[in-house]
This record gives sequence, structure tokens and C-alpha cells, in this order.
Amino acid sequence: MAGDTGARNGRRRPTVADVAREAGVSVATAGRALGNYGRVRDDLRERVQEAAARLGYEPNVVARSMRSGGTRSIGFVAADIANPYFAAAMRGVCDVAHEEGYEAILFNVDDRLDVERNAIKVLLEKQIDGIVVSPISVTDMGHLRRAQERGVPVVLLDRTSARMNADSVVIDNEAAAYGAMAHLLELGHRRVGLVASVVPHEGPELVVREDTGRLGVRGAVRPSIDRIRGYLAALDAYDAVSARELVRFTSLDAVRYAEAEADALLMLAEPPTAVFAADNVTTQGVFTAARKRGVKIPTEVSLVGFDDLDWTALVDPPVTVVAQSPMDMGRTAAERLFRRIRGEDRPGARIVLPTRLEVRSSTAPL
Amino acid sequence: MAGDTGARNGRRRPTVADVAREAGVSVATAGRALGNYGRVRDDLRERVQEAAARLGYEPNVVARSMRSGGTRSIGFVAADIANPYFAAAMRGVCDVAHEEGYEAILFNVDDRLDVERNAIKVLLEKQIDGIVVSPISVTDMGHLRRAQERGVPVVLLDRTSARMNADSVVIDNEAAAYGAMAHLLELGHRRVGLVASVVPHEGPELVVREDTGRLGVRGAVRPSIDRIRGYLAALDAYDAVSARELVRFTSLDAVRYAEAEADALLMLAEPPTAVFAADNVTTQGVFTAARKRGVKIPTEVSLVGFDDLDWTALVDPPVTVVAQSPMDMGRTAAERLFRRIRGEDRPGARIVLPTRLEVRSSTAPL
DNA sequence: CGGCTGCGTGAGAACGTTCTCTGCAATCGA
DNA sequence: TCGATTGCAGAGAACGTTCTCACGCAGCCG
Repeated sequence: MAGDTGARNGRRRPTVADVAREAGVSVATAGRALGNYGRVRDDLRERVQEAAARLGYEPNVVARSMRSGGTRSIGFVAADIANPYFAAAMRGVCDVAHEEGYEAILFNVDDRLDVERNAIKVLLEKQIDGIVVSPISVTDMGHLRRAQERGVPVVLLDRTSARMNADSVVIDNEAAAYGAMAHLLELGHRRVGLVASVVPHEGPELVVREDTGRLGVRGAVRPSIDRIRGYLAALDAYDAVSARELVRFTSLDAVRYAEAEADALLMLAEPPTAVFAADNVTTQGVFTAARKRGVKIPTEVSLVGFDDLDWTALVDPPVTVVAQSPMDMGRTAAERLFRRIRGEDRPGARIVLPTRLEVRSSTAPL
Repeated sequence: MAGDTGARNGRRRPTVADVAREAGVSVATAGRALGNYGRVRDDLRERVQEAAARLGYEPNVVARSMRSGGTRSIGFVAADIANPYFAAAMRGVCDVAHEEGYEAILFNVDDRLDVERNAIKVLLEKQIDGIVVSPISVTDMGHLRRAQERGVPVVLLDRTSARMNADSVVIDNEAAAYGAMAHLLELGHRRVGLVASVVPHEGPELVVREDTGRLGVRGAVRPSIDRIRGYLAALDAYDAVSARELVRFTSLDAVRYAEAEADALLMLAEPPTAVFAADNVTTQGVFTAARKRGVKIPTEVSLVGFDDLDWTALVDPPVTVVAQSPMDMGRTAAERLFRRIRGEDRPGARIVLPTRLEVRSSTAPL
């Protein structure tokens, strides 16, 4: 039985030609009977199907793709599939693909633009029918545009880009952040810190506005930057402290950087009375930092996080978070993609899914 | 710009023939120059490559697969990709695949055997080169064996089956469970509950042994059953209470069932002083149930869980868990798969990766 | 100078499917 | 009864790549 674990054994897989010979008909007829196209007399169809069953015939999808040009598979490209956000999105994309009779091919790009470019290239070579991508950069998208020019539809997940005419599925990051901040500010907090993950070379630029002396932010339209924008807008609206030292950036990949930044924030001479963590990695970082330093939540510092992951409800105290639904986002993105694949051709739309502020016990009045 | 979002535009993608014509050589030569096989004179190779660049030629992988028979992609089939365990495993599989120049196609089967069978069928039709699968059933594996017979190697993840000659990558579930239990029993606990997820129709059968009156378990070699076995073995070794009412089964999909079972366990007239949760879903269920009922961990009940997920270290108290590394398991499985794909042909091996008992604060002396 | 070797090129087949086109036979209307 | 029409089978091309084979040419040796 040693030779049975997967080495090709001699017997060739039967093809349409084999079935045709077995059934005593032409290849064309066998093909029609098996592939359900054209017209075949009933008795012949049956004879062919019996022959196919006898030989254990299974169609060769590669050959089919070769003729048809389509592969009935789509690509999903994301920064890190082990991140619960993307895992859930992937799940949504996958489900819709299967409903449509398609398969999903997965690419992990680890926040590296060159890897993303290569992923798109490989997907195009594989003659994929469409791509759902959460692009690393929203400015450098030549590779995505090339896909479109090749006739392969692209849908952006969690990002929008002005440089591309494509559907995108996002949440209103600025409004969500504003809502989270409003909650803290209504509770009376006036000194609120921010910890946000940013992409190194596309990081936001914090500026001091000349007229008011308050902070502003410049940079492309990205989730993190929009959230920062919402944070600053809320500070302005409520006339709260707008200070550089209260704003902390980390890179997205590691929790421990987030934890270090959060720690520095909490240890300021004049520390914030509340913190808004702009994504799930920093949320975990702030929570951990506070616990390690023995800073009590919410009595000493209030916390609003981002993303309703399991743990945020399990910890003590449960964390108030901005909840979004990555699985729905994945589903929606895939649905839009299939509309394009079916030939719908209209200008790219920006689809905004709702968020919800899940108020729990990590926030309290000042 | 409305026509630019993905609809096929007239221009056909250039093929080797186009490049050959442009370079003024034969198709064969162009193919050799582009595909890096055979021998081509240097000046011709250059001319071809320039022509290819000029036309924007990109190889058609489908046509290549058609000739070669291989697709340079592998399939990954798992119950639920949104489950952190499988997401991490997927990550490992994906990484290795990319290192080897392969892609991974993902299938979610939602704990349904018919869906799994169909997934395997589709993967075979797609001429996939190999499959990593965490099969739902360890007895009904005809579909997996058929894949092997077709020459497609299969590696089992997190499961072993006596009915199949395939590599499998697992942990020693019985030993891991025994170790977790030994920890509790050494702390003096003698009345220890168990909550485990099982697959409905393949569930373990709990039996009372005639000689000793103590519990035994019958059933296929599955993670959950092996863990139950380890639990019972430890009870016997330490002469602890072996009682039916202390053993609770739930189905794998929902946390709330686990929570209900855990609740029933904690509310027994004579409740356990410690609980072993045999997987990550039940761990969360037990933790939540205890909190909702106000049962203090570890003072009123000690808890050992399974799987070192983020939240287990973040909650209060941090949970003692059996830690495994699904990402390594995914990597290892993929590595074995590629050895088979490269032609290695030897009897299937059972590869056991280590586990570690991560002792935290949810366990205390009786 | 003829045969041998080795290199590099081109023609053409092959992979397995689907689709187009031709042709045959039966049916129908005039 | 004849021509037009229809239904259906079969031959063969096409998809784009890779591989096999044959051939031409140069260099070498006997």
C-alpha cells in the first residue's frame, strides 16, 4: 500500500474521447451529452452518461477554462489572513463565491506592496475572473488598474481610492471615530488620547493649523487616516484638548509596538483621562498596557476600541468598541464583484456599511 | 471612464505566437526564450524578450497547466476559516505554498460531510496538485482515497485516520489532555468536570466499565475523543471521581451551547471544583458561564482551557491553557504535501507536534 | 572529403474541451 | 413528388502552451 499515498499511477484519467469510444458515438456528441449544451437524442445521451459512469469520467476544468477563457475562480488579496478581521472577510467572500459556483484563491501579502503587485500579476496569469483586494496603498495602484484594463474586475475592500474607478466596500471611518469620540466627550472627557496603526511610508502627516493652533491631518483616504480625522473633528466640535503628545502612531503588524506607545501615552506627566484605540491591534495594546501598569479602566482611564472581537466582551471590564461586520463586508464585496463579472458596467460605487457603537463598561463619566 | 471597471475590451491578450511574429522567430523559439526551457541563442532570446515587453506579454497559466497536467495550486479544506485555529493553519499552508511558487485554494465546509465531498470533487476537477484537509469524518473518507488514487496527494491536518494511508499532522491530544488534567489533579482537585465539542453523528460513546465501574470511552481516533480519553485516564491514574454527570458534550459550532452545558455543569448539586474545557469554543463557554453565574475563578472553580488564543491571556484571570501552534501545523502539513508532490513515495506518517501547558491564574490549589 | 557530433531552429503535434460547420435523414408544405 | 426546413450527428478547428522530432549548419576527426 506504500504506493498509494498520491504518486501518479499508470492509469490515465478518462476523457470525453474515451467516453465517446465506450459509448460508440463521436466526441462531439459525447461532449454535448456530458456538458449539457447543444442537442442530443435522449437514447444517445443516456448511453453516453452510462459510459461516463462506467469509466468514472470527470470533466477537466482546466481544459474547459482554456476554451472558455474563464476559470470560475476569484482572488482574494489581504494583508494577513490570520487577522480576525480578514479571516471573517475571507469567509464572506468564500461563501458568496461558492454560492455562485466559484472558488476563491487566497493571497497573503503581509503589508508589502511588492508582494501585492506580484499577487495581482500571478492572479492575472492564472486567468482569474475577478479580484477582491484590500490594497496596502491607495495611491500606488497601477497594478490594480492593469487588472481592470485586462478585463478583470476589481473590488476594493475596506479602502477607497480616488485614483481608481472601482467599487469599494467600506465603513464610514470618520463618522465611526467621531461617534466613538462623541461618546467619550459627552461623558465629560476633555483630554483624550489616540493610538492608531499606520502604514510606514504612507503615514498621515499631523499638522498644526495656523488659524487655531489645533491639530489637523493630511494624507490619503485610508481607514486609519479617516479615523484620525474623526478624532480631531470631535475634539474641535467639543472644544477638547488637541495636542500632539496625545496622538500616537504604531505600525500595524505587532501588538507589542502598540502596547509600547500606549504605555508612553498613559505615563505622560499629564495623562489622558480617556483613550480611543483606532483598530483592533491598538485596542489590545492599550488594554494590555493599562493592565500591566495597573491603570484602572474605567476609573482612571476610559477606553473605546475598534472592532468587536470576541475578547473585547470577555475581558474585565468589557470594552466599549466600534463594531463593524467584516464578514458582511466580504460578502458585499464579492456580490459586487459578481455583478461586474456578469457584465454590469457602470461607474465604480462606494458602498458604505453601517457601524455600531457597542457601549460596554470600559467607559465612564470623568 | 465608465467602461473601465472590468468589462473585457476588444484587445486580445498577446500570446507566444504574437511575440514570435513581432520578434521574427518561430513560435517554438519564442516559447523557449520566454519559458526558460530548451536552448536559444542569446541574441534571439533578447529579441524575443524585448518583443514580449513591447507587447505586454504575460503567460497564460491555464494553457500551461493544460499541457503539464499540474496547476501549481493546492487546496485547503477546513470546517470554518473564520475560526482562529483554521485561520492560523491556513496562514501556514499559504506561506509554504507561496515559498514553493504555488497558490492555495480555500474551501469552507461548515462541518458538513456532503460539502466536504463536493469540495474534494471540485478540487480534483480543477486539477489541483495536492490537498491539505482537516476532515470532518475519520471513518468516511472514500472521497479522500479517491483523490489519492487519482494521483493527488492528501495530507490530513489535526486528524489521523486508520483507514487511509496518508501523512497526518497532529498533536498528541490524549497526552495534552492528560497533562492538563494532571496539573489540576496535582493541585488537589478530585472532582473535575469536562466540556467537549463533538461531531453529532460520530460522537463518542461513554461506557461504564464492568470491572471498575469507572467511565471509558469508545469511538474513532479524533481530537475530541482522544482528549476525553486523556481526561479519563488521568482521573483513573489519580483515583479521582469518574462520573457521567461531570462529562458534558456540545456540538462544535456555537459558543452558546457550550455555555449552556457549562452552566448546567456548574449548577450541579455537587459541582466540580475544576473544569477542563477540551477546545477553544468550550473554553470560552465555560469562562462566560462562570462569569455570568458569578462563580469565581479560580477560587470556586479552577479552569484549564484548550488553545492559546489572544483573549485567554487578556481576561481576568488569565486562563491556563493547553497551547498548540496551528500555524506550525499548517506549515508542516504543507511541507509534507510538497514532498509528496515532488514524488516522494513512502507510507503515510503521523507527525506529532508538541503542545505546552501555559499555566496562568485560572487554576489554583483546591 | 565523408561521416559524426552538437547546437539551435522551426514545423507540428499534443493536452481536453467546446464550438462551428457540414452533411445526412426525416418531416413538412406546395 | 420535389424542394425547403428542421433536427441531430460527426469532423475538425480552436484555445495557448510545451514538447518531440527533423533538419541545417558548423566544427572535428579519421
